[in-house]
Amino acid sequence: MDDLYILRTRSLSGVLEDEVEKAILGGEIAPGGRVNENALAGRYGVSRGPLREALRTLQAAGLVVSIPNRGYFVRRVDPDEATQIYDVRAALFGLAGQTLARCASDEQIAQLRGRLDEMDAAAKARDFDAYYPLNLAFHSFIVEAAGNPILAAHYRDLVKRLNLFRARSLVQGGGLAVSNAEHRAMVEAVASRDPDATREAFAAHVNCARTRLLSADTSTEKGSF
Amino acid sequence: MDDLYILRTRSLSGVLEDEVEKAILGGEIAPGGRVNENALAGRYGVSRGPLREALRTLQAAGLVVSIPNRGYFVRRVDPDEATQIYDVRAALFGLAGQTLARCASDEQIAQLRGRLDEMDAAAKARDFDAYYPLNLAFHSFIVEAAGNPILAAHYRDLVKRLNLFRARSLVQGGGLAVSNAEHRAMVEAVASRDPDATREAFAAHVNCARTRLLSADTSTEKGSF
DNA sequence: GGATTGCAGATTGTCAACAATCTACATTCG
DNA sequence: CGAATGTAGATTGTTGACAATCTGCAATCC
Repeated sequence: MDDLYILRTRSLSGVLEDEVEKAILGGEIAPGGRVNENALAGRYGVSRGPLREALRTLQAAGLVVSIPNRGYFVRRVDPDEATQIYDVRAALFGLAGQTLARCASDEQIAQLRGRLDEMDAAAKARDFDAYYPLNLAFHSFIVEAAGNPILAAHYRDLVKRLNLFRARSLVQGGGLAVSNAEHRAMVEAVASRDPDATREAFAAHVNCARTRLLSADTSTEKGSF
Repeated sequence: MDDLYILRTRSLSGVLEDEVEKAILGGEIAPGGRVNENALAGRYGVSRGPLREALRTLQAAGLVVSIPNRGYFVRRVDPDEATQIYDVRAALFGLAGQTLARCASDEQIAQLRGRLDEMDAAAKARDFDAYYPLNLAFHSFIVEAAGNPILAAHYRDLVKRLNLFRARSLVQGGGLAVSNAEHRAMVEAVASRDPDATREAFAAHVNCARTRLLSADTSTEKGSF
């Protein structure tokens, strides 16, 4: 990307938002962990001002919390909050499905089916490292295709926030084929052009993912693994 | 409130978030209007640093936008964006309704009915100034009673953002009694304990409000008043 | 030996200064 | 006369300094 374009359209604080978010979601600053402004500013080679601005944005997104005079901390998300996030996420994903059932082009539906096939291949090969980014891309495609940027932004924030529940634990251990069967039901619902049925199928997928995730959480609490 | 408590729990930037938001939602800085940092910081008697932090938060909430080297501007919301906001808002309000149908206590339902009665009285008296805050309080009570803070926060942000579409035009001119009849249908749906019917009734209320608002917008464009 | 107090260093919150950028106006050029 | 250039003032983005607060450790007290 072109230096001039970047200088004209980006600020330090904007870039720092992205960088600090990556550090958090990548687990480099763990949930509960302190964000040391001096150290972080030093590491990025900037002053604390733009970093603090970036942290304000991340606070609004629920990734960090500011405690006066003590600094910013990466938030923890407990199972109750995860449940709340999933409820909202299911409603929004359902809305995305409903919208697609009404408005999706035939080409968009064909693209969705193409993505299903890719995920099937990865699932058959039990190639989890291939499946995960395809899964993310599939979800991302859907919320963008719904054509409501506000829906997409809210959804994205929720997904990011869920990362704080257990980094990378959003990776469901519970069977790639099961997950992709749900994806396929979703896409067929879109193709059926039935908004209500599609909303239900989309919400159900999120709710099944929630059940898988939360039961994994419960299991580890009991030390049964 | 107690000075000590405030000093221990609030920061300048936090207070400034509230103040600047009030100035924006109150129409003091109009949609499209420039946020002059120097002037505003001078007015509040603070330095630009905490003000810039506050503006970052307001940007995340969609109330302002930062254009590099030109400053922050209060956002405008056009009818397309208003429609998108309403779609998301209807989905979230529907979720609140669904949750209430499942979980509301008898006392909460009685409180909802009490609020309906108050709004009826204001509607009968054609006392719009009394109805409006009661209406806001009714909605606020509902999303809080649903017991999902994430839902409540997202919903609140959407409502604030709608204020940029037409300040105070969220005030539907289209008949207080009609609006409260919808409210009553919502509350009866909650009392019926049918989650699906309640979700529909809640979403329908938001969608009717949207129709009233957007048709008022269309009418003024045609200069038909 | 546990509780309390004091202190030093680390860190945060805010401020003011400076450089960079933008905008509006005046001047010059073709 | 319109387009291009130059300039001054306003404003923004960032930096570094300073005061306030917190934290951890050592010393003192009961």
